[in-house]
Amino acid sequence: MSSKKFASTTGIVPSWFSLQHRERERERENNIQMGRAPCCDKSNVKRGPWSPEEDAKLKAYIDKHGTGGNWIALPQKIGLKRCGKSCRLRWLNYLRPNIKHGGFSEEEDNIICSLYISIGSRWSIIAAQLPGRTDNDIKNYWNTSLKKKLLGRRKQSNINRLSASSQDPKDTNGQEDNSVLSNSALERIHLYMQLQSLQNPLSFYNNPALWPTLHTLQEKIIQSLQFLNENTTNPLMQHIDVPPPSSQPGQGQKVDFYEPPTVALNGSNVLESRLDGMEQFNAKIQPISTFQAELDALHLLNNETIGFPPQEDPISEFDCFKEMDGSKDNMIWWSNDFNSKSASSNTWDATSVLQYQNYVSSYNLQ
DNA sequence: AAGCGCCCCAACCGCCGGTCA
DNA sequence: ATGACCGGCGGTTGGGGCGCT
Repeated sequence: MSSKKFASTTGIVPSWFSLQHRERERERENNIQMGRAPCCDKSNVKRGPWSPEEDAKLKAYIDKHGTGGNWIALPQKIGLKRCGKSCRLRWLNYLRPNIKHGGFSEEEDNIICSLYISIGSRWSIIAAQLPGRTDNDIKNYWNTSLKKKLLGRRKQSNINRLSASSQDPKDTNGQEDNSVLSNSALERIHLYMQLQSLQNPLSFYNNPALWPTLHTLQEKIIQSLQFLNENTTNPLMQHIDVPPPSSQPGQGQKVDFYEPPTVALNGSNVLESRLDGMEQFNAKIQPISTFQAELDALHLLNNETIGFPPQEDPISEFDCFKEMDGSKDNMIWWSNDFNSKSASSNTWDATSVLQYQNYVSSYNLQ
């Protein structure tokens, strides 16, 4: 069990209890005086790892009385010198019954991967699809293991480089740029591109026969996109001339537009059985336009083409799949599923339509 | 054996949205 | 309508473990 460190640790004063944290705390207290109310009396609560005694106290009380609907008041009731938030976290992530730690299955990997690509780092939503898993666990697992499995170390370094440059809040003119890409979006772009490339040359994206029937609006949008680039017939992977602000026609930079993989969510066998609560799911997630906006921002921010450097063989980049148990078959399951299913269903969901609406409006097509 | 650096993950933080007075 | 309070969330931190040199 991976709780070895903190769960069994007693009496060790962690760093966040000392020096730097005290200074930060003082700063925070100053801020609090300017307005924001504290969630608890920081000077009077214990912080750091939980002792077995504290765990026992908390567990015993909640087993008997429940949380009582008020985490803030709970620690005082049971004589714990802890912040209510800390109690809640300890309970949800560690003490709660039926919590699983570590040992993620391949199926869980697939679900996490699909959902991450589709909705990003909405860990609570992802955790809701994996019984016994906490958002914190999944987040940690993603950040420490799964991401590396999927992206590979080499790719990861590329992403870091790319995100480092794109996250520079000042452009070359020293002007602020608010449309900074999130690491999450970059990771999702890379993940998606890797999976997409595996489909070549007979992929859904390169095979018009597999494209679904479009609504009138969708057709219109596609036509608009094709108008922008007559050399490309695949609406899901456009090469678009993006005119720089106040530029002359024809001076735009050529970029690749990759369709975000939201639709894959609906095509997954595994997910279909698990996403019964999609109403609440959809109600909670932001429209995919966030992701689209980030993609668009990437196009506008970077002169470089999104994707693998031309000198790199895309397939050779997939050493990350060799790290997966079995083969890369393990990871292309969902995209294959999507391809066949979306082709057979002949429909696009509302999100897909929205993506194109956002896309078109973002480029202000006339 | 010792030093170093990377990895893992529990626990923290600030922010945000919902609720209620 | 407004502000306080609270729960929930995603991002970040850093100690300890562990493998490599």
